[in-house]
Amino acid sequence: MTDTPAPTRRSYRGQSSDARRAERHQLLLAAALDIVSSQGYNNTTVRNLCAAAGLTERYFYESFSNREALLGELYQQQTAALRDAMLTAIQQPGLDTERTMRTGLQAFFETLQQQPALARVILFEIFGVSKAMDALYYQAMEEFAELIGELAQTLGIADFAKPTNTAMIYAGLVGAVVQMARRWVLNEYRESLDSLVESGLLLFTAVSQHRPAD
Amino acid sequence: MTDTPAPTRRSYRGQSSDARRAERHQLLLAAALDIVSSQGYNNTTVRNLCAAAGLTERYFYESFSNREALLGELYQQQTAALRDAMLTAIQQPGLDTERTMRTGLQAFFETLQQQPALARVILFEIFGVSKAMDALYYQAMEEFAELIGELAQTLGIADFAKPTNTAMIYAGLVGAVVQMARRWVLNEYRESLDSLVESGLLLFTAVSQHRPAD
DNA sequence: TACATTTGACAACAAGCCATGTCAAAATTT
DNA sequence: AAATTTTGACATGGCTTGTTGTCAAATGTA
Repeated sequence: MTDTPAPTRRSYRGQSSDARRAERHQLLLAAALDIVSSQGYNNTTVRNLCAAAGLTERYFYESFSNREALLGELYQQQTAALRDAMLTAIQQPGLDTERTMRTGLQAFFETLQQQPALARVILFEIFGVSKAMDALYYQAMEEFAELIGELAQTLGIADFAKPTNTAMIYAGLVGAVVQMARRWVLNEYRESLDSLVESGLLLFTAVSQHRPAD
Repeated sequence: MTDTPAPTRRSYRGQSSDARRAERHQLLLAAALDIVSSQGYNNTTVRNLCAAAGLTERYFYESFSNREALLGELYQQQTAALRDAMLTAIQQPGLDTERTMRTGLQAFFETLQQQPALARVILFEIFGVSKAMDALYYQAMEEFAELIGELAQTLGIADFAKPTNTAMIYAGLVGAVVQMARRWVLNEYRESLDSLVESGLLLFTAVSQHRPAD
C-alpha cells in the first residue's frame, strides 16, 4: 500500500511532456495517412504505423486505444481539411451565385487532386470497417449536405415547390460530386479539373433552377 | 510415372457431379451474403462461411481461390440482381418519360429496401478491399451510368447544350441516388419509399430539363 | 557526478487465420 | 458384397497480428 509514485513530467529536447505527446500523435496520424492511403486500412498494422512514424508500439497505445480509433481521427482530420479548403475558397468577397458554386466545387476537386492520399481515405477507405465508422461517414456527409443547404439559403436558390425532402436532395447532390470524384480517382485523374468542375456545376445549377412542371 | 487416375465422376443423391458442385457454389454465395452483410467483409472468415453454408473448408477452395474471389462474385451477383429488377420494371409497355424514370427509381429503392443484405454489400462492403474490388465497383457504376445514358437517349432527353462530359453527368446522377440510398440505409430506412423516389426523380428531371443560361 | 525519467529496440505471448492434409464414414457403382 | 468415389469432421503448419512486457541507452534534473 505505498503511495503511487508522483508522476513528475519532465521536459525533453526542449519540449514539454504534453508537446512531445502531441507531436507523437501527429506523427502517427501522418503515418496513417500514408499507409492507409497506399496499402489500405486492412493492411495497416500497428507495427507498420509505428515503423513509418519512427515510433515504438507503446506510443501507439498512448495516443489511440486501437486501430479503429486512429482511422476515425484520421477521417475526421481529412474531412475537416477538405471542408476548410472549400469554406476558405468561397469566402472571398464579391462572388455571385454561380461563381460561389463554381469556386466551392473547384476547391473540392482541386483538394482531392492535389492530395490523393486524402482522397483515398475519404472516398474509399472509410467503408465497411465498423458501425462506428459508418456513423462517422454519415455525419460527415450530413455536414457537407448542410453546408450546401446553408449556401443555397444564403444564395437564395433554396425554393423547391413541392413538399420536397430537401435534406435528401442535398445529400444527393453531395453524393453526385463525391461519385464524380471517386470516378476521377479510379481513372487516375484522367479528366481535367475544369471538366469536373463544369459537370458538378451543371448538376447544381440544374437543381437550383428547377421548377417542377406540375 | 503411372497414368493419372481417370477422374471418373459419379452421381450422388440423384445429382450429377457438376450439379452438386454448382449447388455448393450457390450455398457459399448465400452464406457470404448473410455473413458479409451482417458481420462485414473483414470478419468474414473461411471457417465462418463454410459453417454457415454447411460445408467443409475444402469445398470453399473448390469454388473460389480465395476470400476476395468470393466477394467479387457476390458483388457481381447482387449488382446484377439489382439491375435486372430495374430493367424488368421499366420494360412494361406504355410508360412515358417521367413514368419510366419513376418506375426505374422505384425498383431501385424498393429492391434495396426489401433486400437489406444486398444493399449492405453493394453500398458499403465493397470498398477499401483491394484494387481488384475497386475495379469491380468502377465497372458496376459505369454500367449503371451507361444504362441511364441509353435510357436518356431512348427517351429523348439527352440534349446537353455545352460540350459537356455526359458520362460524368450520368455518373453523378448514379452517385446521387446511391448516396440517397446509403443515407437511407444508415437511417434504418426511416423515410418512406415514396420520399426516396420523389427525391431521385427531382434530380433526374432537373438535369434532363436543364437548359444552360449562357 | 549521481539519480530519475524518457525513449527505443525488441522479446513474448496468446489468438486468429489461411490453406492443406488426414482419415474414416456415407453413398454409389460394379 | 466388394470396391471406389464422395463427403464431413477435424488436425496441422506456418504466418500475422494485437498487446504487453523487459531492459539498456539516452536525456534530463539536482
